[in-house]
Amino acid sequence: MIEPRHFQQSTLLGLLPKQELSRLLPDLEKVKLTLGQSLCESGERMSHVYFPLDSIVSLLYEMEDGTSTEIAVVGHEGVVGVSLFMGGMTTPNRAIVQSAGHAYRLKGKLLNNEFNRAGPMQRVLLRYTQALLTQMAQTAVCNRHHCVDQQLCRWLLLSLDRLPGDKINMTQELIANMLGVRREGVTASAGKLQKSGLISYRRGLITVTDRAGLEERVCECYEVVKEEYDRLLSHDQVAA
Amino acid sequence: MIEPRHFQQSTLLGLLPKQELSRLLPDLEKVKLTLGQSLCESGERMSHVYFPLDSIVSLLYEMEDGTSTEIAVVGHEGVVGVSLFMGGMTTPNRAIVQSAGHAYRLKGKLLNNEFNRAGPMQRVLLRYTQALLTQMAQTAVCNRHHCVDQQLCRWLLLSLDRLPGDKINMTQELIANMLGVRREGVTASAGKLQKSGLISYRRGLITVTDRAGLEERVCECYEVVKEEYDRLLSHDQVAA
DNA sequence: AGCGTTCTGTGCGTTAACGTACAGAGTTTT
DNA sequence: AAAACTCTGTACGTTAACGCACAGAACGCT
Repeated sequence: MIEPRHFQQSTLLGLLPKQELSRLLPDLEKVKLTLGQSLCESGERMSHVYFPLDSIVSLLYEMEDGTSTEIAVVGHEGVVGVSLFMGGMTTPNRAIVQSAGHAYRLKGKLLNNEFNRAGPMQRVLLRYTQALLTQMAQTAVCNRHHCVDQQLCRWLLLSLDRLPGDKINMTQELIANMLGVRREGVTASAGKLQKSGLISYRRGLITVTDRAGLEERVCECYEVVKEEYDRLLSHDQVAA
Repeated sequence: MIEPRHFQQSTLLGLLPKQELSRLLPDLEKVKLTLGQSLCESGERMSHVYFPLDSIVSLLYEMEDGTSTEIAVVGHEGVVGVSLFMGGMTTPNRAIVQSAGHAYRLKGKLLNNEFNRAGPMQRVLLRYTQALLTQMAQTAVCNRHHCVDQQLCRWLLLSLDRLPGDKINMTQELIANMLGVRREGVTASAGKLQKSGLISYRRGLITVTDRAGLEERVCECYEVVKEEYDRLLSHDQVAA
C-alpha cells in the first residue's frame, strides 16, 4: 500500500498536487477516533467525510438479527463516506472504528465543492471508489470460497497494511464479528497461526512476527485487492 | 425496479432529461448479446460501455483454479463498464452475458465526454455506481450468512426484475457457476421451490409461478439492494 | 425411431463451520 | 489478596455444503 511509512498523513490526500492540498488544508480537522466509535449508522447522513491516518475504519452491514459482517476496511489509503460525493448521501452500512487513532475530517459540503471542480480531487476520489468496489467484490468471493484460516490471514494483512507497527489491538471476539464467523473459529485459526510462529497472541493484542508467512497462507483475494489499490492509487496513474 | 414494463429502453438512460438523451441517441448502437458472450475479460480495457435492455450481464470473478463467482448482475437499470468513467479503465472481473438479448453500447471516449459535462449523465452514472457498491456489499453478506436456498431465491428475483417475462433461461449448472456453489446444491434447492409450487423447471427453462412466494423465502439481502436501487435511481432523486 | 448428448435427480461418505457448554488463564476491581 | 470480569482454549454433537458416482429423463439430430 503506497509508502506505508508515514501515517501522519493520509496517503489518499498525499496523491493530490501540493497546491490542491494546501487549498484544502485549512478545512481539514484532525480528530481522534476511539475503538468502537461509530462514524455512521446505517442509512444515516454523514456530516463529514473522514480520511483515516493511523486509524482503521470498518464498513459493516448489520443484519436484522443483529449479527454483522465487514464489507470493507478503510485506512490511510482511503476515505469514509463515499456516498457523499457519489450522490446517494447515505448507505445501508455502518462505519465503525476498528483500530483507534486519528483522522482528518472534512465537511461534506466542502468536499462536494472540491469534487465539483472536476480536478485532481475528483479523479482521486473516483479511483479510490473503484478500488473500494474491488475490495467489496473480493470480500464476496472470499466469503464464498475460502476457509476461515485464509480469511483470517487476509484480515490480518489488510489491518497490518493500514497500521504503523506490527501490532494489532483486537480481541478474537471482535475479529469474529468482523469476519462474520464464530469466536471459536477465530480461536482455532489463530491458534494454528501461532503454532506456526506467524503471530503471537496475548489477550487482545496480536503481534505479527512473520508477515511473509501470512502472505504464503493467504488466499489470492488479498493480492488481487492490493494490486488494484496500488494500480489505481499510484502517483503516476492519478497524475495522468 | 423502476417501471420494469418497457424493456425496449434502458431504465438508466430513461432517467436522463429528453434533451440529454437525444444528444446521446445518435451515438448509441443497438447490439445483440448472446448467452455466454464475454463483454470484458479480467483486466481488459473495454472499448464501449453497455446499457442492457432485455439482456442480463453478470460480473464475475474468476479464481486461479478456474471456478467463478458472481459479484453483481446488471440489467436495464444499469451499465456495464463503470471503470471507464471511474478512471481505472479496467477491473479484475469478467462481464458475461447471462441472459441473451439486446443492449445499447456507447464508445468509451464519448461516454467520458458526457461524464465530464458534469450534468445529469454524471449524476446518474455515479448514483448507479453507488447502487452497484451496495449490490456487491450485500452479495458478500449473503455469501457469508445465508444458505443456498435463500441465495437461489435472491438470484431468481434479481433475474426476474431484469427480464420482461416470468421465464428464465438457465441450466442449473450455470446457476451454480454464478452462485459459486455445486450444481447438486442448486438441484436440491430448486427441487424444494418446485415442490412448494413457486417455480416450475424444465431443462434449462425456469418459470416463476409464484413471485410472492419467492419474496417470502428470500433473505433480507434482496430487499436491501432493491430499495437502494429504487432510492438512488428514482426520477425525483436524480433530478434534484 | 433410434442414438448420443446434455441436463436433472439421488445417494453416500467427508469436511468445515455452527451452537452450546464449560474450564482455565489473564486482567481489573475492591 | 480475593473476587469479579473478560478473554482464550477445548470438547462434542449438529448442520450445511462438498466431492464423487451414477441413474434416469429430456432434448436434438440423423
